[in-house]
Amino acid sequence: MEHRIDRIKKQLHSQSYKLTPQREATVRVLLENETDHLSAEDVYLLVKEKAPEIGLATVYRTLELLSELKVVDKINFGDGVSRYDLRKEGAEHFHHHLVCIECGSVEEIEEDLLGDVEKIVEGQWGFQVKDHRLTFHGVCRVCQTQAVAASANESNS
Amino acid sequence: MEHRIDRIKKQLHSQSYKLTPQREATVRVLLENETDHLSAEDVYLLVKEKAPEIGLATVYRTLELLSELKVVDKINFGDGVSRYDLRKEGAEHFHHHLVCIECGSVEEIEEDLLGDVEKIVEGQWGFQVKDHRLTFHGVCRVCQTQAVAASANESNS
DNA sequence: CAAATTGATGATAATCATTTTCAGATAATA
DNA sequence: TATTATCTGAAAATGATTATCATCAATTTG
Repeated sequence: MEHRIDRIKKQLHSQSYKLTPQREATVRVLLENETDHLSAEDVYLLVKEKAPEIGLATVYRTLELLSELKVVDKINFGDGVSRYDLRKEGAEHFHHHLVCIECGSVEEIEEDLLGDVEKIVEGQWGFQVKDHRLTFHGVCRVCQTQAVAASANESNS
Repeated sequence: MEHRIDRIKKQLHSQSYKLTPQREATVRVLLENETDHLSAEDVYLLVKEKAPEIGLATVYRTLELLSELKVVDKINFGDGVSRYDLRKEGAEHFHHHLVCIECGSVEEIEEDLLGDVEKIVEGQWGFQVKDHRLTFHGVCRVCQTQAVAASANESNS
């Protein structure tokens, strides 16, 4: 963890930004909740526990900055809020989401699903791919079993 | 075009919704601007040309309704606005976007890039895929050639 | 070291997209 | 026709995000 903070610190310095206490606190919250797809509000409330004097605007500014530095991905699942995910190191292209249309859960998968597909896009459309966003919408395992249980109940009644 | 409006009309009726004049005007705008990724505001302004009395709230309500009926896709490119794309018939799973990080242009491609990938997701994660959203971020053909031209200029000076 | 500059912060106000409210229209049904 | 449900426009309300601004801290300059 300290290692990753150090790296982010260097990345900030290289663009003459500083890792202020507020920024560090924000990054720590992101590191401690890596799989949670936090909104700015979420991050704000969590940071406040450790650093109560921080302002919401600072959290927004920090998240925006980290997003520009490609330290976090700013993503959007269609509810009205942006969510911020710390990028896994070296996993820029293996980060996809499974959004359940029943319960709204979001599972994250790390897998190179699109290596070949990107080559096709580059070849066929001459579009130089730097990044992609892939989200599947469907029914998660839990909701599938619940649906089975529900229909079983129905036929009993 | 009339054919597609008829189909949407039937789809609405099957759920006891009506194709009111306002809704029809909205659908026509979407049909006439199929490749444009219009925001609600965009649609509103275009509809107003033909039906000046329409209200913005009605446009939002109509787009939301069409989105629930899967007639349009509500998509999000990360700027603060939702955009609405009429679904091509039978092309539910072949609709992807190439977003240029230089000029912001959005190209649409119709191609079944993910048939196999969906099977992998279903098999490996037990997630029942109903739909997906795939967006590539990178540099479009135009911006690539401009970048080449710019660096040529630089070495001349 | 003191003064001046710069960047960062917190509080608050402003903005902007979207939703909700509500009273009045419109169409469907009994 | 009376009744009911649906739909509408205008305006207000909401909620996320951004801008403003005075202050603070760190850094540079003299």
